[in-house]
Amino acid sequence: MNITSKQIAELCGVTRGTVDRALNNRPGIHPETREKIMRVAEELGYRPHFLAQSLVKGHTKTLGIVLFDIHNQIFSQLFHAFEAEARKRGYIVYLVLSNRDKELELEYINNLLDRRVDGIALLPANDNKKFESFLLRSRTPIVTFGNRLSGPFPYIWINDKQAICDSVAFLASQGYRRIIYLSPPLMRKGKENIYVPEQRYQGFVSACADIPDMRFDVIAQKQYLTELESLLDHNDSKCAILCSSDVYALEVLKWLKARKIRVPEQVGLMGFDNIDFLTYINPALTTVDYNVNEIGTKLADLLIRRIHNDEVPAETLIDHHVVQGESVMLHCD
Amino acid sequence: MNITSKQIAELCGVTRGTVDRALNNRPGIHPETREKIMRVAEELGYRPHFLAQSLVKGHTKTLGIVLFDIHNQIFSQLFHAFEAEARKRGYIVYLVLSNRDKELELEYINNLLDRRVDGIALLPANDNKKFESFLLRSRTPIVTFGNRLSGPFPYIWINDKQAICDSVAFLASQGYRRIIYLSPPLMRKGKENIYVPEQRYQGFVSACADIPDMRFDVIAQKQYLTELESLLDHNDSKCAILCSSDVYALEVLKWLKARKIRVPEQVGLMGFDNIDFLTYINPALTTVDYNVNEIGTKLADLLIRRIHNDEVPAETLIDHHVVQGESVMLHCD
DNA sequence: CTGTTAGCGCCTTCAG
DNA sequence: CTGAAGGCGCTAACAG
Repeated sequence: MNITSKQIAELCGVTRGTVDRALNNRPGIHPETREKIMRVAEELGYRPHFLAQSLVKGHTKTLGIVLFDIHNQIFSQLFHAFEAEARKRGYIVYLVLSNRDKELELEYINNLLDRRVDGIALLPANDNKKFESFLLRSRTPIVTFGNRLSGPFPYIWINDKQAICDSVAFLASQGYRRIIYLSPPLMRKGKENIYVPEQRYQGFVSACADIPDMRFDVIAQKQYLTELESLLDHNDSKCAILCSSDVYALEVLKWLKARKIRVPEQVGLMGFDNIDFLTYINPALTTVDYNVNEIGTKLADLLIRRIHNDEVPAETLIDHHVVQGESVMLHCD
Repeated sequence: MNITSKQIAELCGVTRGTVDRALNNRPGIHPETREKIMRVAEELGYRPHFLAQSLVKGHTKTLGIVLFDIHNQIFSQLFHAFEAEARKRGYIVYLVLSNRDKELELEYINNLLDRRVDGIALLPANDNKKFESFLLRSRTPIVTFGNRLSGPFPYIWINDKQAICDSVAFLASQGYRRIIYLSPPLMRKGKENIYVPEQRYQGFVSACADIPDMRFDVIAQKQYLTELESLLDHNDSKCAILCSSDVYALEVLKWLKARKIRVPEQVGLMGFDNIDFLTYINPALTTVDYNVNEIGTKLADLLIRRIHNDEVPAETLIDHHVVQGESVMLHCD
């Protein structure tokens, strides 16, 4: 059904070797034969069989990217940038969603490996040694992001610890003296890879400890709103809720609104990620911004450079900064 | 570097044919030899070479999906469902983003075809005959969604025309007597495939025409807020802005808020799609809901069935209904 | 400058 | 029950 180089060879009265020389314009072929072959190939709409090519060349010009899901907009933004960069460099990408399922993640990575992807961009849910040595044994270039492994896998993200420290410092500078840190992913401690949540948590605790009269709590469970209810003092305007990502902050904001608790008058609120959708939210959420497009682009770049056996830094950290919205206020006293 | 069936054959002192019989448990092999081969394969962590397999079997267990982009949440939701269903059925998917660029779309489809994907789920930006015959000639199963082609390509989406009719009817039932329909994609008429925007537009015009004293306008340009500014009468509470998708409605809402024009007191507002994020928006947007997860799942199902040469309906339309939020109000007079 | 040969890794028919 | 041989479509090294 599909035209092959063999057929072109027959039509041109030459052999496949010659056809190959013409098609991949390699030296050692008479200009005229080349012309003829090219013309015939063109007319017949010849397209090389990618799989056959890959089989012999040993590469597929394919990247795999493993994400938890794509509901959190930060990841769809990241993917968009990743995909665009990959395309510019001649790669097409498999997007697989692990749904934070460790088994599924493993299954998917195996599948990608079977398909001989040239490299994998991985947001890991697994974290044990067995997993890491499995990845290493695959001898396939891997770059991680958004969660770290302990082994020698390049990593790109932001300095999460510092970012939360900055957030706490910012809240303190506005006069807040109590912070409730809300990070449900922490509940998965010991079960899944929660490197980034842990980093943020550590940043939070250490930053708070450095501020003399700062009181703080941590919510790390699925029923976070229930716990928030019991923790929140409606009459302490110097209390702020700091969320480990915008999606939680949005849930909290919705919950607060339903309870007619005013932000920032009665309680301060901060998110993390500065996803595009925040632009439609009132009051404007104070959050931590970083250039996720840059992460996506560099992620692809790092991976492709690793594929080409270029040296890449073990760690690439993108800048971040607190963007002030209307969900926190300055306390003058 | 990677263990092959040939090596297993040598180690077991048999030939590749026999190894194949064991591995793909086919008949005609002595139980003991099978046992042995399986054990060795297991120990060596043998994994068949997917490309080689595909090359000879003629299928890749791979699907391609072409989207404009993934910023509109409706498409990330759709992808999630599509990916999940594909995985359950043993397929992995290439996600490519055309950015509504017709050239790029073509390039991508060619690329997917070169890679011998078993089928393509397509949200087409192109629409001319040449494009369609190109797709047909590829002899690759294709299912379209979110925009239609004229040829015999199965299509799944909703009844857009009816959905907008329902929206207009709903607004009319609430007492609105002027509707500004905002659909920037219409400006691409004649340049790109705008089947769905066109359907909605037609639904809008015909529905309005059926209501005696209804006045209506249409905004179909990039600078839609500028035009809205000139069209909007701040003192006509019976005027509603009907947007062709939630993302525009959100932009409009933001713009109205900045101008201190109250919704729904001074103007009504409706969106379309009911993306998940709306849950965080105030006032709650009135919009058209449909089960996009179902579309994603069925899209994969249809495509896979077409791949298996099963008959599939030329058109699959998912239910929709208007969900009332707080962005429109009832006019009693 | 061109043809021949071998091979990528797997599957499948045909003998034995 | 097993081996031998040919082929999927393309590349590459070696002769001529």
